[in-house]
Amino acid sequence: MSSTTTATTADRILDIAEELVQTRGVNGMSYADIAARLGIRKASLHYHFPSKADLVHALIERYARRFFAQLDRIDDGETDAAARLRGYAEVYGGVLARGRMCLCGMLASDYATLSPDAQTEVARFFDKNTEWLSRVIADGVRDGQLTGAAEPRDAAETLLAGLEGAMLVSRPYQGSQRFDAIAASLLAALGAAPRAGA
Amino acid sequence: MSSTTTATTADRILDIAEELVQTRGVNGMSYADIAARLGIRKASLHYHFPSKADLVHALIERYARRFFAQLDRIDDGETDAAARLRGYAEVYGGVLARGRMCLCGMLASDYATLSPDAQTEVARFFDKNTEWLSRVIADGVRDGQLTGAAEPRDAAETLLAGLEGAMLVSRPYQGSQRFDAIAASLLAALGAAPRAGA
DNA sequence: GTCTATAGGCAGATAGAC
DNA sequence: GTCTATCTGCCTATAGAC
Repeated sequence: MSSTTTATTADRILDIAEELVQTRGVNGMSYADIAARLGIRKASLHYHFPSKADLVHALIERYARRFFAQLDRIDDGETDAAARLRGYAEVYGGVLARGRMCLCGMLASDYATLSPDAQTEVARFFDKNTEWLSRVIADGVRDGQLTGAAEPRDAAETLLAGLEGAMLVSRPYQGSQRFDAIAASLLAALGAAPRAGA
Repeated sequence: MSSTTTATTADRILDIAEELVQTRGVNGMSYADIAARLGIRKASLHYHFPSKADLVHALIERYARRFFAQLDRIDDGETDAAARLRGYAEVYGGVLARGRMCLCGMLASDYATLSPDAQTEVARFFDKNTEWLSRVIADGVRDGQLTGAAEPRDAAETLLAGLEGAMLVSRPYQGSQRFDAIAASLLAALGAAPRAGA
């Protein structure tokens, strides 16, 4: 599936910065943290990302690109609306399972301290999520498979908020039982409930 | 309702720090910010709250005390489970209407950077919320007023996560239409839907 | 591309005068 | 209680050698 090409330094910086932002927030992450973990000097980081704003911008761009690529893959692999919603929830679950918060959820909490550009990019991430979910839910309602009484758009915003909030409130607890239970409830409200054991 | 007693300096520090944490996060708030807004020097703040950990501790303690006092007032004023849940959602809506995130929701995102004590206090805030909601939902189910198919505890965690997430994802947008629509959907899923126009 | 060295500012925190 | 003055450390960022 993926080649064994060695990651570039820029990629490795992004990997570390991403983990730090997802666990500590933008204002809890520093060039010093990254440099220490990567084993190079702070100054060298500025060669790849001159300013912290540049780094955050690259972080959002890469995260969004990969995230929406996953949604494309869900669209390709599944026609069933309920299964696609379950796949969506599993993307979030996978992030939490690695001990992280959604990057853009984290940035939403740091919103007031972001550059105007980054603010726009975070809002756009949520907008595109809502659009994808609205489309899937509308498909399911048309088929008669989903039973949400609400407008697809309201249902989409509710699912997005519920999953972001589930990640947030699950942070103080170990494991993902809490998240899984909430995700199951949210999906059940749309008539997309997973099997009892899953 | 309230006396006109002048607020103490400690209270005014907490007021400003609370707003800063709710809008910028713990790591986006500094003693310098507070001092500038209050019109005193940084050093004077340390007389009231020797360390930042002390300040954060006091912030959580006061916020939780006031928050649960509001829930007590809801219990006193309403016996109707659906109305109590709507009252709960309105508490969150009131916070967002002032342009803020729930203090403990914000601290949940900064969780990894908090002192062990503060971590415990944030977790306890969520636990007590879940207990209150579980109790109200169980009451409503017993009465036959609420129609949640799920366990009261799952429904409680889902509502809590949904409202916290709704505040989070609403931050990039002005106004509270988004939050209100999500809150209405979450309540509707429990059979506690507000009137269409409210 | 990575290094050393350093700038300039802000962080939380303390001592001691008033 | 609030002040001035100061400390130490960390922050982002730059200059210039290698």
